[in-house]
Amino acid sequence: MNPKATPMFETRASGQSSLSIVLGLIHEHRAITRSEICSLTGLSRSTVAKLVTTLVDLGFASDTGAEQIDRVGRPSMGVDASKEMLAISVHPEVDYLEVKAVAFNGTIVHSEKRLYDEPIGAYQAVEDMVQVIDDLIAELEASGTSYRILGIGVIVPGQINSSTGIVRQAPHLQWSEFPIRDLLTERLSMPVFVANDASLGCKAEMAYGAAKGATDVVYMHGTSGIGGGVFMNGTELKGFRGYAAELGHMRISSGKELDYSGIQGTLEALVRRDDLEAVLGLKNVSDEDLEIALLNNRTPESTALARRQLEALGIATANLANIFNPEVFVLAGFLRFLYRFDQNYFHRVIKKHAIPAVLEGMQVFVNELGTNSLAIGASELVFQE
Amino acid sequence: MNPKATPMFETRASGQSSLSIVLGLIHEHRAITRSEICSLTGLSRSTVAKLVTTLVDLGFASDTGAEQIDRVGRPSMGVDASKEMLAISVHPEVDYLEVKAVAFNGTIVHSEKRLYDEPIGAYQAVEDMVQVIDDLIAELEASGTSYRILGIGVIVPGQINSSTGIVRQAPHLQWSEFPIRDLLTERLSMPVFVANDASLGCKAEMAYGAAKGATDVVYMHGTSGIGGGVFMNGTELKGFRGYAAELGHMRISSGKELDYSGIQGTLEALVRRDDLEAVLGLKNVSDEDLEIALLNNRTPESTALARRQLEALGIATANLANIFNPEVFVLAGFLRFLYRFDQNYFHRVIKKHAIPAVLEGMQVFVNELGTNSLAIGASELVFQE
DNA sequence: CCCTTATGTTTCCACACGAAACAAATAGAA
DNA sequence: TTCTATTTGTTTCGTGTGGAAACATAAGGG
Repeated sequence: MNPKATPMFETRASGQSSLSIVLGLIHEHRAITRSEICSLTGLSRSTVAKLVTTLVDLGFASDTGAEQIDRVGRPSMGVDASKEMLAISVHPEVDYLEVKAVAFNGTIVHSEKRLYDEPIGAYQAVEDMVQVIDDLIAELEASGTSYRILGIGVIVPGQINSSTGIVRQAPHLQWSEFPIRDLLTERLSMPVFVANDASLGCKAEMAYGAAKGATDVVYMHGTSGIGGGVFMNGTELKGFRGYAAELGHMRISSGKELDYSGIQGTLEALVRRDDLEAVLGLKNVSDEDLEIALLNNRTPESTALARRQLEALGIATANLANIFNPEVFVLAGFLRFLYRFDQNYFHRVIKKHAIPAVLEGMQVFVNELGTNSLAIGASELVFQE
Repeated sequence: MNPKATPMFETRASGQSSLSIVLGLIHEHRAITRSEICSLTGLSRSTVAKLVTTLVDLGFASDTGAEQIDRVGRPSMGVDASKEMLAISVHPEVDYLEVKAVAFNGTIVHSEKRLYDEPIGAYQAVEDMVQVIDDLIAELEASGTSYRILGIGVIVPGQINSSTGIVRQAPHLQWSEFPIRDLLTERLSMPVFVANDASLGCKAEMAYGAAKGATDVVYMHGTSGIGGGVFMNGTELKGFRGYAAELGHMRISSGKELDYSGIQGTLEALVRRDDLEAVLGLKNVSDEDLEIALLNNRTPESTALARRQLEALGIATANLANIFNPEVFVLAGFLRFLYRFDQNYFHRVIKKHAIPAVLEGMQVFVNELGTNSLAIGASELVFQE
């Protein structure tokens, strides 16, 4: 008999088996041929054949006929990612709750948004989530297609411990110490995964957006505050308790401006969406409208403000470049058009404050994915079982 | 036939095989029993037996007799890490060159230091390294013990691309764009590994020092400048080109003080060893002497300066805590006694500037390992083949 | 002197993957 | 049209890693 104790690490530490690597390729490409899998993974044709058939048997993929008819040689057989394996993304925000069903091949099968007039509490939000998801499941079952739901991915706009699934603090929702994962798991009897919104946005941009193919990415998302996501060497920076990448709270100035957490001179205190709206005489407008107003109605006041904010953002970016030496820097939310307001100035600030070595080959992009970015990130969370 | 192409990732992505996991355990514990290996890895007794015998055959370990005779049951057989497998660490500095031979069981077998009156160039340094190492090899061969040298680990006080082995910039040595790894590999026909000094110090503290057992560690080393090393989830933060963790260049103030790279308001510009020496009326003293002077001869001026520096260090630490959410923070070099000068004040500053969540469970330590810390880190580099 | 307990040892066995030989499906040349 | 080169799918077999189970061995305790 074998004691088995509690192993420090898995024997097959493999990170991932060949099976899941192939599954990941199918998921990433949506449609791929067997021979492409061979060359991408280095696995032999015999192995790939076995793996693909087991994946088809499991329902994650479907065999398609022969593909491309332009090259010499026997045409390779195609494999499609399943349209029936689903992940459900759940996104609670201050004034709405959005639920989407994302298929394994990336298509959004269903999307639903419930609006709120006034903020609802955490427990009421869970009630609503369960109700919307139950309705969704019923609807999917009635649709005739034999969908299978693999799990739920919850997008939380706040600090979250991803291993315990407890929301530590979500300032805008006014949730704190809320064990959302356990509550949802209990009510839905389904695997539930929870993550920070910026982290999921970063994940999605890396899989299908601006940072596609990059392994070392720093992502900053500006909504009311500034959230961050960091992936290094392809894996997410989570930190000890899962609260890493709070980039908005970096202190870069000796000034006395306070941010939402009452801390002085931080990035979040210096780069504020509210201030941009105010200088343009706007209030509570959408990102699209604010972008148009900022870029087209340039006044001396708005230019001065945008410059000040760009300088702060540039200093923060330079700091992060020195710290992470990323390959790609992604700016999302209102940072997207703040950057576009004067890219050259932003790059000049970075060049002034960063070490030359870390800027070599570093690229700055704005986010490419639109409204479905977070839902796709949340589905990735589920599909990475 | 199999195309083989260029695989994106290794088939056996396994990170590491069971064999190297067991090897790592033997290395880490210096002496361990077979049954301990079983419970730590979760491997079966039969497998452990096979792996250990192959490691003994390869010369990495030696079987010792039965151990401990106090518990019921058949006593487990011990395994010792080899005393004959060596890594050679090479440490070029402004005024010296230090070469040590570190055995697989962690003992320093040989140590040699060559002093310089004036800085020597990069090429001359390589000449000296080759000469010292050749002498060392001859001496080891003459010693009778059948040593085997596995490789060279070079400790570079500067920015280094660890994948290409090129020193990008070493300000104090005044090296730049210097392909030290290739030059040494050619001259010594042995595997050569190169890494930043702070990164190696961090590695050593994690293996045997203050951060033992921790997986998420931020390390800051103060010499003339401030270098950094970061490990997240047990793996080093290297970044895209390998220049990550330049923590000393983080800008935290709007002030105009310049650091060694001519950047304003950075940590390195605000926390300076030179200034501490100056306020105490000293110049070019050792760390030990400076520590004694600082802690024992407190004047109003030295207290004010130390406080100012501690505040800057605290802000930087808080920023890094927000960014990384580390488990352990290690302060080395002169930061060690700057911290000891007024720990409470330092912790107050951190508490003021960091998010409460990231401070939960975070510990601040000073380095534990002394003079051999870097050599041990460099040997780890070699032994992780 | 047996019994219990913890370990080492040996003999299979399962599984993942690769190599090689063969079959099949294409484009282009004869 | 037929043949050839090329590429891929398929099948068979071998190898290496690791585990389960049965057995052997060395302690302590009654």
